[in-house]
Amino acid sequence: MYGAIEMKSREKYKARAKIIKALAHPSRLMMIDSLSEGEKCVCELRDLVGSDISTVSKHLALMKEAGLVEDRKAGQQVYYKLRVPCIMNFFSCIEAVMESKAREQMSLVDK
Amino acid sequence: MYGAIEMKSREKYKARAKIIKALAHPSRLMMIDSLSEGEKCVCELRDLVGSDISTVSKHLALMKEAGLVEDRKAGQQVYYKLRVPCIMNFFSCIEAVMESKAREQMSLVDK
DNA sequence: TGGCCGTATGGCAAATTTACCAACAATCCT
DNA sequence: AGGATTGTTGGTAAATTTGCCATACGGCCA
Repeated sequence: MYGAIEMKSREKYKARAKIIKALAHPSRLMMIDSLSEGEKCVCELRDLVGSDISTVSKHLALMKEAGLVEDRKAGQQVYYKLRVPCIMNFFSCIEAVMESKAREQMSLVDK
Repeated sequence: MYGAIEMKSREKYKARAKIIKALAHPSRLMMIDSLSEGEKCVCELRDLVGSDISTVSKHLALMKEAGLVEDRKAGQQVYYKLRVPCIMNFFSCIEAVMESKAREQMSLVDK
């Protein structure tokens, strides 16, 4: 019985990790930041990150698969938007980590 | 001038991505969850995740380098603890993404 | 209909990540 | 000092991720 619970727990963390991985790339973070302003078409996002459009498309597919974004086709274009706005709360904490790290570096210099 | 700003922005996202990557692994998420209860020694974390201790040590080194955790040596043991508690806020949003995704799946079935 | 435009997908090479084993370092205990 | 315990580091093979090219697909317009 314990094995089953253990397994379940491991699966839970794996599922969480998948979502976090979908955030863990500079281009994808850039796109998410941009999408927080509202939906954008693929070509706009390509201009933003400056990669090949096939690369951008794959980043978006990955985020969609993770549940971070959803898409909507309109004519020849595909628009993407954020699915769960709370994602944006991440960034303030990330900044806090960076500041905390910076202060640590400072204190090492001061010694 | 624009080039410099662009560069800076890219660096910023890269720095953020590094921190998020440090979270993006099932074992590391498991450890962070555990560390939210208080500091733990490496051997406790190894028992938790069930990997070789060298593997666990490397996961911890990576999280330390990212600024997520800090360590403290006491006798033969090394204790790790969370550096920035707000990390725990991540999880509620991650759950929200998972629920949102689940509801989407449901609605597809219903059709 | 034929051709263009905006995206997606298959394929592949390069880069990165991960996990284990071995070897080493530091601390404790006898 | 010698041995046991706890962690870290180097090395390496396997797995995963990334990015581009070429190609395919679907909608629009002449």
